[in-house]
Amino acid sequence: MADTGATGGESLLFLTDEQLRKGIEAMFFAYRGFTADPDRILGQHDYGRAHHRAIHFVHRQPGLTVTTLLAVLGVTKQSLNRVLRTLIEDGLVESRVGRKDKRERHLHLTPAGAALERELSEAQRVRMRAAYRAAGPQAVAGFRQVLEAMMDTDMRRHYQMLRDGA
Amino acid sequence: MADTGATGGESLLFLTDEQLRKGIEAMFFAYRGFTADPDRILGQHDYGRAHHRAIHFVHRQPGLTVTTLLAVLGVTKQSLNRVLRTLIEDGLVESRVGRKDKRERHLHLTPAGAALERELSEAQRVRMRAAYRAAGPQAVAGFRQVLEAMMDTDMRRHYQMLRDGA
DNA sequence: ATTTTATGTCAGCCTTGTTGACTTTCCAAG
DNA sequence: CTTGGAAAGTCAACAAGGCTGACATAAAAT
Repeated sequence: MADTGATGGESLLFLTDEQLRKGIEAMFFAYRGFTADPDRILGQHDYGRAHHRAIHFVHRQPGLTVTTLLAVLGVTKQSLNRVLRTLIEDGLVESRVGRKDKRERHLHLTPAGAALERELSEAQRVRMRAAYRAAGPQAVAGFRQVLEAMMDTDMRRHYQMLRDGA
Repeated sequence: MADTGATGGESLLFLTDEQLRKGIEAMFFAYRGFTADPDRILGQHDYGRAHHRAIHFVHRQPGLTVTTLLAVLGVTKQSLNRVLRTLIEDGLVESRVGRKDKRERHLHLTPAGAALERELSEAQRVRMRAAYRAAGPQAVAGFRQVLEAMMDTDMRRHYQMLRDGA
């Protein structure tokens, strides 16, 4: 039981290994809840989590290129391509040749893709909304602060870009 | 920018779809950071994330039974067994027949297992500590509140049991 | 004209999840 | 004491979604 190793009045008890451990376990269990609802819906449509991620970011940034999506998702092009191909074949995503640079493919959701996106994100928002409401605005602000500080620098760049409006 | 501090007037601006979306994306990007450091270490040892999870909870609750671990991890017994078997073969985990109920196997880390656990958890703590420090104690409290509210009921039970001391 | 970039594709491999079937051991209730 | 069910383990087969490496094409940039 350490006492307040205070630096400048700040109690540092929240930095004990014990506190950190609780945060680590909270992340583990919460992430499961976070993905549970979309996963159920995806299962019905014969898709997986990877499809969800692609759909999410195409929705968020309509017209983004494959390279950009690759960077945001942090997977290999072969991995993404497998997912993207099925989404295009199934008519959920449209791939348009770039006007300025014809090598680029700009990705958009079709109406069907947008419909699935809404279904997935609404399910996720329902849980998120309940959690936010239960915890309150102050807690939510802290939640976002800690998560942001936890990101890798590259990922934080992408996050902030989307956060502040693409 | 909205004033989020209200408690009596209760500004509900933090529950907008926009705010929820930011939280969702924060979870996605942060979880990647959360697992990045252990993943690197696991790769060197020829293990995966599943091994990490098993090691973590065996460390947390020494002597827990396979059934309990199964419930905490939320995977099938076949899936867990594959991982557990390699850990036992490699001498990181020990499986002891229950004294009271001889059907049960009680799991413990060997010294080698405990060493890997420390390596993994210390890496994870370093990042967590930095994030906590950057965000401050209030933010950390909020972080934990929101995560807890996000869990499925079953998982919250496990979380709280560990949180309050097994 | 040459090099580089963006994209896509084939092939193969690994981890980690799943279902289903079946066995052994052992506790506990009838 | 018998029997039903629980705890654990195993085999087989399959799928999602990561990965590497090699290679091809079109178009931009130098």
